[in-house]
Amino acid sequence: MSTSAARTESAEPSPAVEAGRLRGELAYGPLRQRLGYLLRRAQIAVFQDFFALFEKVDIRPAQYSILTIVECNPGLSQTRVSEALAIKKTNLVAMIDVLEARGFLRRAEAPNDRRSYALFLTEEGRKLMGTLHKIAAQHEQRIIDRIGADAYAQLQAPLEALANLSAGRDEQA
Amino acid sequence: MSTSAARTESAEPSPAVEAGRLRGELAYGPLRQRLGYLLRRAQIAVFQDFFALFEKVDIRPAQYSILTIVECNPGLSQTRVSEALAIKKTNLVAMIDVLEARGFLRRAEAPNDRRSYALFLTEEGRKLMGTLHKIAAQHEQRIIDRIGADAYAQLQAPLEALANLSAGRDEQA
DNA sequence: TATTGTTATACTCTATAACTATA
DNA sequence: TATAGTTATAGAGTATAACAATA
Repeated sequence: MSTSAARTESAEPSPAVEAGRLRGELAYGPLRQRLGYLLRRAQIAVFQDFFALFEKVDIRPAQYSILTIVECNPGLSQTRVSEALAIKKTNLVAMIDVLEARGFLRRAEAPNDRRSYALFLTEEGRKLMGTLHKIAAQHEQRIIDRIGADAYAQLQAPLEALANLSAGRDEQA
Repeated sequence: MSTSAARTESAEPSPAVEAGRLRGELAYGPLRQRLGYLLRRAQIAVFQDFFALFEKVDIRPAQYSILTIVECNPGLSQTRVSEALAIKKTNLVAMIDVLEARGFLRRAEAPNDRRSYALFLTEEGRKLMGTLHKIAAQHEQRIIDRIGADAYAQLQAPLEALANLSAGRDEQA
């Protein structure tokens, strides 16, 4: 009732947690098991490794995904890229600007629609992608080495299932 | 050589992908299998559901985590909260301000250190936590219902392993 | 009328430097 | 000297409204 504040219906004070608290550790309550919390922390850790490896080429995750999607689908329009990556087309403009200014891709005229651009990698962009895919593979391997191949393999299917939950819902138009 | 742009060492053009392209679908190259990309999309999907459920109480993920950690560790200082949740203490200030202004927690004097605060939930804050934990459980159950209990169970251990990769490295002081 | 790319804008999150008051 | 909380500030990421050119 008036003890201090820690009591709720669904939070388990649990012997283990109490022991931790006595040793000066923190109690996280239901937090540690929550999927959203786990996903956030896992993503931060993985992105930290990504940043560390891609720092020397000055490429960020979003830039790598844009370049890859254009590499695999030459001539794509900005709107289609924005839909594919769930980036708002309005936010994509500046990102494309940067990649174009750095000489990795170019906005070419679209053959049948004078409103839109057809995006292509430049020669320099294609050369860059060779490097980027190598770094990405290295990044992936480092994760596998650290959490184990079985843990890594176990992640793929459930994460895809989660990702597909919002698959049809974000028409990024 | 001069075909178009899609060829790289690690990207597999693969029959399935080519077939997809012919049907007007997009090729994602190595992207779809990358852990970082999967994590990001999974996290977006899960957070979308979180937002949908917590909208009526106007609570965001970070706010829920702060309130929970204070609930489970009454009297915690801001620095300790920031370390526990990997939020920079400098960014935590405004978040605590909001939660205090909304009447969910209070900055009390720390008994042995006049520089720091001891954080406690208010009566209203404790009442709110009952609601929040119920919504959180509902949120969790919805995810389980949609991806299956086995897929959900499979995620826990590997995600924790990933999260722990940066465990010791972010002293958020 | 609808769509493509665009600008302007705003809000959140994150990150760094520098201050104050205590320790 | 070091630490707790704070301010100011800047950069990403993300969101909406509105516009010109074109379909």
